[in-house]
Amino acid sequence: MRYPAEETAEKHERILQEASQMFRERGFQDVTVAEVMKAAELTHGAFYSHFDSKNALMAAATGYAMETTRAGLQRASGTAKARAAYRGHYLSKEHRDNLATGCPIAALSGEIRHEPAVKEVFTAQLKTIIEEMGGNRAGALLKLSAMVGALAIARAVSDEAFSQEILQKVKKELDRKPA
Amino acid sequence: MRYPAEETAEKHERILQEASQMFRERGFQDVTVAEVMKAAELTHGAFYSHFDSKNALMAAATGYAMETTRAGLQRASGTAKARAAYRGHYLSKEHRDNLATGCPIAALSGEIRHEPAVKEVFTAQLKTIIEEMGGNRAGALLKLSAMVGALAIARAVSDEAFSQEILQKVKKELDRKPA
DNA sequence: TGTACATCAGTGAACGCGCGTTCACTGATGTAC
DNA sequence: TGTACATCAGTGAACGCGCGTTCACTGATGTAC
Repeated sequence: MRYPAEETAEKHERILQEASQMFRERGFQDVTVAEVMKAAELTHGAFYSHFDSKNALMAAATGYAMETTRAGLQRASGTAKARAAYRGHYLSKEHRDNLATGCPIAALSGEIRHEPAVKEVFTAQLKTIIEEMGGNRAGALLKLSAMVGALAIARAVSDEAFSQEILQKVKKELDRKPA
Repeated sequence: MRYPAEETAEKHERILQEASQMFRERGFQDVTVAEVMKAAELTHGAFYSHFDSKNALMAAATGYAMETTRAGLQRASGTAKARAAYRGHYLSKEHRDNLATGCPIAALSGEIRHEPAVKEVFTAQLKTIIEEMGGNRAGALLKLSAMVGALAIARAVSDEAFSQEILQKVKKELDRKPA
């Protein structure tokens, strides 16, 4: 049956949000279309009324997650103090253990490289993020790389003490650096 | 039929090496057991005479790749000049475009985090690598994180100029830093 | 040293399952007149 | 304003394909006597 346009838009948003969280948590490949639709409280058949393919959802959900992250980062980049606090959270145990709402760069870059359509969306958003970080561009790229790398490695390590050491020491080194 | 022990060991090694390259190039999930066995010039049925499961191969192949990388890194860490050259290659276009024989940390950390058995092998080898990098441990972790992060991001970006900018600027920043 | 037998890596067909996608059908909404 | 019809998001069964794994069988190697 036909549904009100507003309801349809809400469902579309719900699919996007659930997908963006599930993909970050478990990766593109582990998450099935049916699971996403179930999380959005719909049946899997309706998926193709919202997206052309799973691949299209991957691109859209990545854009959604990157946009959320970009907005959060911009909000937290007013003062040097706020930027340091952001780094502190980024390299925390909490962020390490909460993939679903965490940084999509650290969670997804390994899979994004295999998906041309997703790369496009990702690249556009990443450029904006780098520009908004402002100041010295080389310094911004170093910090971003170190934060993303440290988080990804800390998550791949099975030894809790070693994992925390990585986060803490990289944070300390970044705090020591000049702007 | 029964085969000479030496031949069997050679085949085992061939499977490991092909798998370690294919996994780095395309990820654990995209590569099938049958493809690996074909690359090793065997049929897929024989796989289970060498490994218990695909998961066991993932762990063994990751260990193999990490060990190769560790050995290469140690060979290139004699002098400050040698270490800078290693960083130069690590953050080069060539390394970015040659996944198969490149750094398994950058290529696989995103998938390793989902695989407990692989995490174990990875963690043990990574600890050794950090120890062998010597010197200031916090500094070593920062450099490693920045290199891994920059490479992963450069690979996920679809804009060639932007990708090269990431590699070059992070390299420059790391070269500027004190030991 | 020669003979009989056990071993086991390898082959290729087959199994079972899951997943992306399709499809016939439904029925409330929105549109045309 | 009321009536007839077209639209289209949603449902759930079904399709088709691929992949990890299993299995009966082969036959040269290695071992026991």
